[in-house]
Amino acid sequence: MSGSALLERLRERQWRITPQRRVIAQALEGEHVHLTADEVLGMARGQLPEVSLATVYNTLNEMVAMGEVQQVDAGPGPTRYDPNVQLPHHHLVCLRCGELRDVYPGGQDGIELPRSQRFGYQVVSREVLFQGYCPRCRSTAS
Amino acid sequence: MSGSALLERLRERQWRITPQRRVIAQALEGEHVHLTADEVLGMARGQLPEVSLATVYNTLNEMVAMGEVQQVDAGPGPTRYDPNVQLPHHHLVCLRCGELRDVYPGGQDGIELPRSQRFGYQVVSREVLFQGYCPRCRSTAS
DNA sequence: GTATATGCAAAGCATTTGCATTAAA
DNA sequence: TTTAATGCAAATGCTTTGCATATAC
Repeated sequence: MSGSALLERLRERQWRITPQRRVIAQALEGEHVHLTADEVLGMARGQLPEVSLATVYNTLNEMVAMGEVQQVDAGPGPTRYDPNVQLPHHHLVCLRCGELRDVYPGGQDGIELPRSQRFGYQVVSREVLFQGYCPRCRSTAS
Repeated sequence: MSGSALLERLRERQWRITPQRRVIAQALEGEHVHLTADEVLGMARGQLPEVSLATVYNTLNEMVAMGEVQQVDAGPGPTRYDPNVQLPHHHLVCLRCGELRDVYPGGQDGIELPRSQRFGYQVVSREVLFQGYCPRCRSTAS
């Protein structure tokens, strides 16, 4: 793992770095990170109390538009943000508690849509979401 | 294709059939149907003007809970509802206009998560979403 | 007859937006 | 200095909920 991969990448893009953007990017550092906007706000405020939720949303949306962060909608509840865009991966979500994990497909990293099923679309990405029950939820009374 | 597959299935489940539920189920009949709650409301009102949006939502949620309708969240905008739960399939969405299609994976119908990547989860389903640009949007000035 | 569905209107969340202020480059 | 980001608060859009009334079985 690298010290500050996301922030580095943003710098390389000549992105204007403000204190707010820095703490937001730092909140997203790491692996298996899937925070909601509110959670990002909480972490960012730990470093910089005056950050606003609007700025968190604006910033996350820009990072998504740049392709540096991936938006993950896995069922009900707020969108989560995943900074792990370097390594292609899929997601595994618990239908009961919502816990979300990155998973790495075995072998050839996944599905290709046959030309006959593309209907003239130019396919640019794909998302795979596995749904199930995590160990904790499997063992807990329903 | 069958005349009224969804409604039949609901009857078989001993589901209480009201005029509202009937017209809502009828709105969802067919293939390549991916309506939003509002669109379902519009169609249902064509047959029964006094249907309410709350009932549409309640009814769709129940159908989803029964597994007779699949909820599809493909990007921004309202959730869409897909009655095609008999044949396993994936979705292909246009990132510009939102058009959504059913696609059928070739060969072995898709991805299996290797045990080493299941992390103790009991996997019950998976969703695959291909994203791209439809023919119309590809040829239109951005 | 009784349990359940409906409609309405209000509430709930997540997210976006307008605009005056502030700060980065 | 100039262009762009911020914070606030209000607005938006989708979805859910409470409750009195109506209805399927």
